[in-house]
Amino acid sequence: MPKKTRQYDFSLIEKKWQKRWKKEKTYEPDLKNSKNPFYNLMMFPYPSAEGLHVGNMYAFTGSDIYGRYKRMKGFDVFEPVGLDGFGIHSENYALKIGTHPMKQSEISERRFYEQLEMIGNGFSWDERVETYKPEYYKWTQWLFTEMWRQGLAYRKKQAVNWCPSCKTVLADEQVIGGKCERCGTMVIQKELEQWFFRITKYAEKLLKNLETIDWSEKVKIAQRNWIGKSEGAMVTFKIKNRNEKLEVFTTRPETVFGATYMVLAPEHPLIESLKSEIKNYDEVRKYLETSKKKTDEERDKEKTGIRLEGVKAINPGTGEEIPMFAANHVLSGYGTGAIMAVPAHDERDREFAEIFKLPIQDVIDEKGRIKNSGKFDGLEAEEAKKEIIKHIGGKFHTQYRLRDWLISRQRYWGAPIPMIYCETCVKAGKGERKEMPGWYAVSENKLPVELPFIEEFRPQGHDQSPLASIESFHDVLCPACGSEARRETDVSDTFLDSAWYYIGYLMKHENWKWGMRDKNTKEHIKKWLPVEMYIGGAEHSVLHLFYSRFVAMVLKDAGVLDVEEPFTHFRAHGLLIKDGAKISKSKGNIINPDEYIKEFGADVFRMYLMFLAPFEQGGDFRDQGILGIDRFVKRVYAYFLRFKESEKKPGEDTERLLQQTIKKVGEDIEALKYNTAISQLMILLNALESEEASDHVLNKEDHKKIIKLLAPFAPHVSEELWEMFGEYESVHKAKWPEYDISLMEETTTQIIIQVNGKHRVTLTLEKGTSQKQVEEEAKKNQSVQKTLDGKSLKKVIFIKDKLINFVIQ
RNA sequence: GCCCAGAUGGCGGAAUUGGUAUACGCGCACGACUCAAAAUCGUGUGAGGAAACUCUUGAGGGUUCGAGUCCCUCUCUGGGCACCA
Repeated sequence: MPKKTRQYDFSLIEKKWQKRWKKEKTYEPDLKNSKNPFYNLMMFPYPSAEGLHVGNMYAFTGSDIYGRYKRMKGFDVFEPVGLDGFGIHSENYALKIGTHPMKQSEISERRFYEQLEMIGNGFSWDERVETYKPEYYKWTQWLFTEMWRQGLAYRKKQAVNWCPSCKTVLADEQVIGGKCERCGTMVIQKELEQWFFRITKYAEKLLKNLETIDWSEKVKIAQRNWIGKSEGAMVTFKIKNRNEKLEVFTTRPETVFGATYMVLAPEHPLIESLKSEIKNYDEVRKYLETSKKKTDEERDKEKTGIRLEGVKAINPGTGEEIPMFAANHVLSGYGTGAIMAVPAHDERDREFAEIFKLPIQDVIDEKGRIKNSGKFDGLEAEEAKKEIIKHIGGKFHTQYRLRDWLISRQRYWGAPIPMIYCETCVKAGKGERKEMPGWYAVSENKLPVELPFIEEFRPQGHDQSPLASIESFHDVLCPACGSEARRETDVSDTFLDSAWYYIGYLMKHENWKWGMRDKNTKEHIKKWLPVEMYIGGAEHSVLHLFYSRFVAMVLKDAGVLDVEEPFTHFRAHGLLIKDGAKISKSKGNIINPDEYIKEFGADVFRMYLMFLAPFEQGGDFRDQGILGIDRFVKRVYAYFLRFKESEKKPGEDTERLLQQTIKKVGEDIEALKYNTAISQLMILLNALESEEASDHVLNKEDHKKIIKLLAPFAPHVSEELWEMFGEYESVHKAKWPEYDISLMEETTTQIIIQVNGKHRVTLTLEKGTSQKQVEEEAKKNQSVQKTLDGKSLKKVIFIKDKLINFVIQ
């Protein structure tokens, strides 16, 4: 790390102001009576690693600058923070260092809040929440029971993702490229009964509402792709000599005459029911068994499959008998788990057909018209779609790629799923929901179901949470019949904790006195939601940001929220890079924010992070670069220290530059272009320093404006300067300066003189100079004269106050 | 394979509607201060050329009076999805 270049005592100044802000509750808005609320949210960190990551600080600083700016623009900014401390990530960390998660959470909490204080953000401290506190997870559990009540939580046995290292199931969204989102281990498939949330019910709304919210486009695209809507048709194929049918989903029903074979996923139930018909069943079974064991990656390589000898399907278009196959490239979880294969018009079907030497029937000509399809020949594809579906008795169908959210985890460190299962009720056919006899949700007045302290908290690996071996936890009485019953022992996915934390902050304000449905909570919700600006990482595109939208929609339907979309604006910040790689421990390029803050101060460090590149792009962290900001802050401080009121008048240029700076800094903050806002402040300082030697100087009021412009970026030093300028109320509550257009206007303008589009000279002329005069002036110039000399002038392009271009032969 | 973002000096990056390419900062060089160094301050800094001037925004083509910016083709880098029928 480079060494700082200055002796001004930032540590004293920073501590002084952090203490005073906290004491005076500078950043606590009046949640109840606010007239102009602005909810400025940042993604709360999970305290798993050794401390606050520089990536956290990067994100938080960017969000804080925006919040501070909005506060100065007159909004009551609510900028809360908390800890997302429940879940596998924190538990894995506790396991690694050999501390109990309950103990570790206390240690991490202290450490994180200390660090969060040091970075100098305008946090609303009073409302901080921790997801692992019973008063918080009471409402995580309540949310689960609400899902249950709305018929959105259900249990189902199916092949699910299982991480062998974390020893738990995972949701589809938490499998990144076939690997566990937390530990990077290859995920395998296991057939298990698990709890799911019916997020697919909201698929269309989740998709459609994307058009109504202002989010970083790449996040919207990721969500759109994840939902994966396709329009097509369901088509039924009869099985020859059997009563059975096979339904398939296709996006191209018009090609049904070209379907020359069928393929079933290995898990498809029809294979089992056709068992007696399939002549090579032993062989088939062997194929199914090996393919089920294979991981997705192994399945990837080459197309394999096996013919179901002796069974045939009937093509509903041609009436022809076509062969059937089982193959693992057909996924059981999408559509009906079976396809009609049209090798002439689908690349994958062709590849498979070539391996198995199957016929290829072309049904669309070069002009996109139907052929070889009987009476439909000659129709355009779109029209044929309708006609053919009608003819074969299919029906239009919209299919989504999205699958339900697998919510249970076989781990310890999470919110216990608040459900009870009663065998006695099952026998009697009783239960809260008909389709799930024996299951009861824990009622609100019995929440939270507290997570007990247990010594043996390690994941067990036999498909059950460690809580399954704690009798005192799982032995309960049935809430309906009073017989001995069993509590659910799985915990819920961490992403459920974080899906509603922005409401948690509002509830914490009243110290959890009021429930989610209480009218006092509702008032806060009504006043403060939706979140006006949410800044965070794009890696949460189809995780937290997706789940949160779903949960908000459910809460809207439950009458808790008035809005469907919790975050009207979301901006994804970029990634910090160092030495050409993403910052990570394995790359050995870790940046410890504490060390930099200790050496340079929070103001300098946060300003450097914002200066190195556009915030939404992310940037390249270079140690040496911080010296530039270090010098700048030092020069600012020294300059203001030197300032004395005097009779001197400001220079016109400097006055204009100040107005331009006010305009640019404000606009750049709005656009999150903090790097160019900072450059502009540097340009201004450079000008001010050169003016010191002249007879001109800006007055005190103008200097105060400059302190305000600096305040969002360097909150401590600007507060100190503000006080030095005789102010008592915090600069962060001062009114953002306005710029005066009349002071920005110049009487002269720079006119670019081009010949054939090539820049020759620049002339400074009066604004509004006519084309004729500009031409004359330009022709006086030697360089221009020389190039024009002896050539015939073809054309002159003139743009007033800007440019003249002589086009010559 | 598909989708998204990007490629500009030695480096991080600027550049409104298509109109002075390289703002701001780092680094470097020289100078001042100093016994000296660091820090600080000043000057310079895209390439070639003595200069006039020429060339220069990943490569190639196009549109235009004029292209870093618009269009087409390609290369590379980063990120996401990945047999989704």
